[in-house]
Amino acid sequence: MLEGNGSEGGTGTLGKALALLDLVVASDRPLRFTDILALSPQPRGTLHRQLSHLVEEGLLSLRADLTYEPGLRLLKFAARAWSGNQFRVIAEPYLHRLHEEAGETVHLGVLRGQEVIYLDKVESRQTVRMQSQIGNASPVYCTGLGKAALSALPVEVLEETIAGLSFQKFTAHTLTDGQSLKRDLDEARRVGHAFDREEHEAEIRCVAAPIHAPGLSFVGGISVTGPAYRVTMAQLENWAPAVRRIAAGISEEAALKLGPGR
Amino acid sequence: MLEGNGSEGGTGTLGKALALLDLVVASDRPLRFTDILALSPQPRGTLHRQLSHLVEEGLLSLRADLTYEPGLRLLKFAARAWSGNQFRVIAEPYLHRLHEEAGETVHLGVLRGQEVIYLDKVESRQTVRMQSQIGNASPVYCTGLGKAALSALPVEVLEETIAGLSFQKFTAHTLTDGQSLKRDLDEARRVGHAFDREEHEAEIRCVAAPIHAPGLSFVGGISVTGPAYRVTMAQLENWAPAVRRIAAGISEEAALKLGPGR
DNA sequence: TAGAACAGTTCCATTATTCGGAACTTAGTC
DNA sequence: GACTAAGTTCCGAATAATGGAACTGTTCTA
Repeated sequence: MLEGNGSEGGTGTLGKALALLDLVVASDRPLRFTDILALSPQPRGTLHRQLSHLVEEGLLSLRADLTYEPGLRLLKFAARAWSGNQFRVIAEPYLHRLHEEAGETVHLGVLRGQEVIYLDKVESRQTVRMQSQIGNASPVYCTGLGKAALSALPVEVLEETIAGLSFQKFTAHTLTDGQSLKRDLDEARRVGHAFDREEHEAEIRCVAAPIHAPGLSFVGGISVTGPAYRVTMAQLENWAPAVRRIAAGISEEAALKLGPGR
Repeated sequence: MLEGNGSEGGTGTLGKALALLDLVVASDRPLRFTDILALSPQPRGTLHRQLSHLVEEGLLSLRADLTYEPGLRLLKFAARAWSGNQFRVIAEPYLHRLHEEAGETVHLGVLRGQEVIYLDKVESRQTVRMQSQIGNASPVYCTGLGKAALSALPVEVLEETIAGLSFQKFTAHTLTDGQSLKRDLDEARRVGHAFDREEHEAEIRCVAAPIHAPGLSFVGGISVTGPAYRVTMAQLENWAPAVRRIAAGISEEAALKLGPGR
């Protein structure tokens, strides 16, 4: 489950195709051929053929107004990737247990390069649509989950990861340099959990603990998140032991079932 | 959004890679190199390199026990494909309205080749996990949504689609030949909605209406689904007008916003 | 513990695909 | 109706994929 940072240009035919797919799918507005041409390093002929291939394969879809949109085959792939994910399956009951204890939204995520990918979520009311987060990627340096996961990383990998970060200030509290982040991670490593003090979104706080174990090829985490008016820092401190305990439980079971021996 | 049937072997390098990805991701048990070798037409050297590429790109992930599992990058792609899907966004408020009227689970789906892909779902209680269905593919011939969508297809395309079907008997009520299906579709076309009379799953019934309009490059549908003990056929008949009305509303707005002119 | 069988990986000359500049077609403008 | 821009097609050259065979490591078995 450990993977590269994903930002490399794209080696081989497959890599180029996926880099292009990324470009189109990540855009927030519909792109036409010329728009994509401007964003891509490829010459026209090449780009056109690559797009045709993506459309042929159902990864993109060419609309009547000549804009490209993500294809349905992506959803099909993801549905199976999600429901078949062993780690998620193992963690699921733990997430519910934690949600019962805390009463606020619980997240499960794993570290992938410079990002945290959300794998699952348990919440009480559906104020926000449930799936909205699943599969989403968030920056590591300003989310509780991200920092918890980072705190579990071996030093060399951590240094490399931090060196590759480009910080963006989301709120007044966002950490925007490697030094502050490292200090925060030292603290997280010491106490066993990490906080998000309204660093990613204003009025949103969270406490998270890392999931990792020898023999586990990846690093992840769980978190409890809530709005600042309901969730004080003191409240987060209260939840922290439970979060750590549940994370440890998941780590143990995952290492047992996903580890090298069997 | 209209796409090929997806079952073709895979032309070009990308096609071959995706056919392989399909094979691995679709499997319900973890596959090792040799297992995949047995399932794939490729020779060893080729297969090995292709798998390496998929792993490098994050579409697959090689676990410590040498089995391959779906990669996290698939989830990332899908999250954006889902949240950015214009058709889904347009339909969302309509789904909620229908859910309020009927009180049972509402689905939104589109036809892709021989399958229905579920795009969204609104339900009251989270007895079944929400995302479980999103992105899932179901056969067209035994789901209300599938039959509703088929009923909106032009005759030539319909004939072709039916000709390509391979029927599987899921329950005692599953239609298992083109003739019965066509009769059912004639009826659906006449009344404007289609039923699933426990044809896909025992004790599950549903009523669905097609979403389509001139200028819309795809065909879809919405449905109301419920357990047989709570949802009689008479009840489905009661809901049918509402389902048709909501479907018509989505068709109209989608044609307006997604159609060729702007 | 040797040795056989198997699983996984690497190598490299051959072959097939992709590349990309340029020509071509279509749609929209003045 | 000429002009401009967007989108598409073509084809020799460049590149990447192919797949048989050799290699390495691991697991049975006698």
